Amino acid sequence: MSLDIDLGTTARSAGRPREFDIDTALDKAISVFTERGYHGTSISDLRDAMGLTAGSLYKAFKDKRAIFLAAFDRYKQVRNALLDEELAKASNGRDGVYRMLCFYAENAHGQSGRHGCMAVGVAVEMAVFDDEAAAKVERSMDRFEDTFEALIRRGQEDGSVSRSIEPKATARLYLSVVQGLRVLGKTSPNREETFSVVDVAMKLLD
Amino acid sequence: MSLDIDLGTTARSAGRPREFDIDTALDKAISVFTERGYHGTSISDLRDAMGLTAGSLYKAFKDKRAIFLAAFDRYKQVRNALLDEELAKASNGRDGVYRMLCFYAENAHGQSGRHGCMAVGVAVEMAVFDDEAAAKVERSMDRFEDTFEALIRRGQEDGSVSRSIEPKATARLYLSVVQGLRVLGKTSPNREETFSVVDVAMKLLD
DNA sequence: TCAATTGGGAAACGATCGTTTCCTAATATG
DNA sequence: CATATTAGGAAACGATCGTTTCCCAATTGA
Repeated sequence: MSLDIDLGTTARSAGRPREFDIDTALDKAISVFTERGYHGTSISDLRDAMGLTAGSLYKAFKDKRAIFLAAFDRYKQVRNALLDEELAKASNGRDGVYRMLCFYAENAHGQSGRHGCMAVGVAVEMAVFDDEAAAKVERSMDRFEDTFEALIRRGQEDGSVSRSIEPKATARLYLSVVQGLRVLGKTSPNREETFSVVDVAMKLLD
Repeated sequence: MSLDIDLGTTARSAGRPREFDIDTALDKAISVFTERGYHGTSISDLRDAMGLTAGSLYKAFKDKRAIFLAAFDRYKQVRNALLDEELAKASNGRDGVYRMLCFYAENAHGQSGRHGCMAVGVAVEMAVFDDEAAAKVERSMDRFEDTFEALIRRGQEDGSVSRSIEPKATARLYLSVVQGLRVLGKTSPNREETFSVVDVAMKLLD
C-alpha cells in the first residue's frame, strides 16, 4: 500500500520521480522570459531562476524553445483564469468592459508594468520568426477581442451600452488600448495616467 | 584644388576617409534591429545587412549597443520628419488627429506591420535593463503624446473638437491605441481591422 | 531482488557571441 | 616626400551560448 501523490490523470510512470513541480518552475521561467525576452534569457538565467541544473531542464524539456512555449502556455492559462474570475463579478456588460480594462490597467502600471507582459513580448520578439509562437499570441489576442465584443453585445442587450456603437470595431480598439498600455507601462508606469486612459475608453460605450 | 565632398559642418579630418555613408548603414541596422530585436541581432547580421566588415563597424561605433542607440536616434529622426510633413497638411485640429492616427495605422498593417516598430521593440526589450534606451523611448512617447494633446486643444479652439473632452487623458489614450496597433500588427496586420480602430478612436472627439 | 527506466548534476562539447589585433590602404599636414 | 592619422578587412581572441554526455540516485514492475 502506498500513497499515490500524483494528482494528475495518469499513473506515475517508471523511473526516478521528478523532484520539482513543473508549473512552479514554469512560473519562474515566465518571470525571467518576460523581463529579459527570449534571446536575452540564457539557459544559465533559467537554471538560476528555476533552481535547477541544466541537465534537469533538458530532461523535462526538449530545448530552450520548448521551455519558452510551455511557459507561455502556462502564462496564458493563469492570466485567463484570473480574468475569468474577475469577469464573473460583472453586473452587466458595461461593468464587464470596465472590469476588464481595469484588470489590465492594474497590471500595466507600477512594478508589474515595468516587468512587462509576456504576450506582448512574444508578439514583438518572436512572431516574425516563429510561426508557432505567432499563432499562440494571435489566438490569445483573438480571445481577448472576442471577450470584449461579447461584453459589449451583452451591454447593448441589458441597456448599459449604447446600441449605436459597433461591437467588433470597438472591441478591437479596446484590445489595442490594452496592449498599448502594456508598452507604455515599460517606460512610464504611472498609475493615474494609466487609469485615465481607462476612463476615456469607457466613454465609447455611451 | 580639391572638391570638398563633406557636406557636414566640420572640415574633413585627417586619415583615410570612410567609404560608406553612416546614415545609409544605420538605415539597414534599423531594419535588422527592428525585425530581430537587440539580442536577436548578431554583429554578423549587422555586418551582412550593412555591407561592412566587423572591423569597419567597430571603427565607426564603440560597440554593438552604440550601433543600436545610433540606429534608434536615426529611426526617431526619420519618423518624426515624416510625421511633421504629414501634420503640416492638417486643415484643423481634428484633421490633424486623424492624419496622425492614419499615419500609424498605415505602418501598423501589412508588411511594415509584421516588420514592427523599433520604438516598441526598444520599450519591450531594452527598457528594463538600459536606462539610456528607456529614457530615449520615453522621450519619444512623450513627444507623440504632446503632439496629440496640442492637436486636440487646437481642435477645441477651431471648433472641430468638442470642448467637453479632456485633452491630456484623450491624448494618452491615442498614444496607447497607436502603440497597441503596433503590437497587434506583428501577428494580425489586417488593413480593415487596423483602420476600423482609427474610426472608432475618432468618435472620442465628438 | 533484479532489470528497466527516469531524474539529478557536474563536466565537457562545438558553435557562435562581441570584440580586438594586425596589417595594408588612403587621406591630411608639414 | 615623410609622417601622422584613420579606414578596410581577415584572422584570431576569450567568453558564453545551447546542448549533450556520463555517472549516480531513485523509483517501478517482474
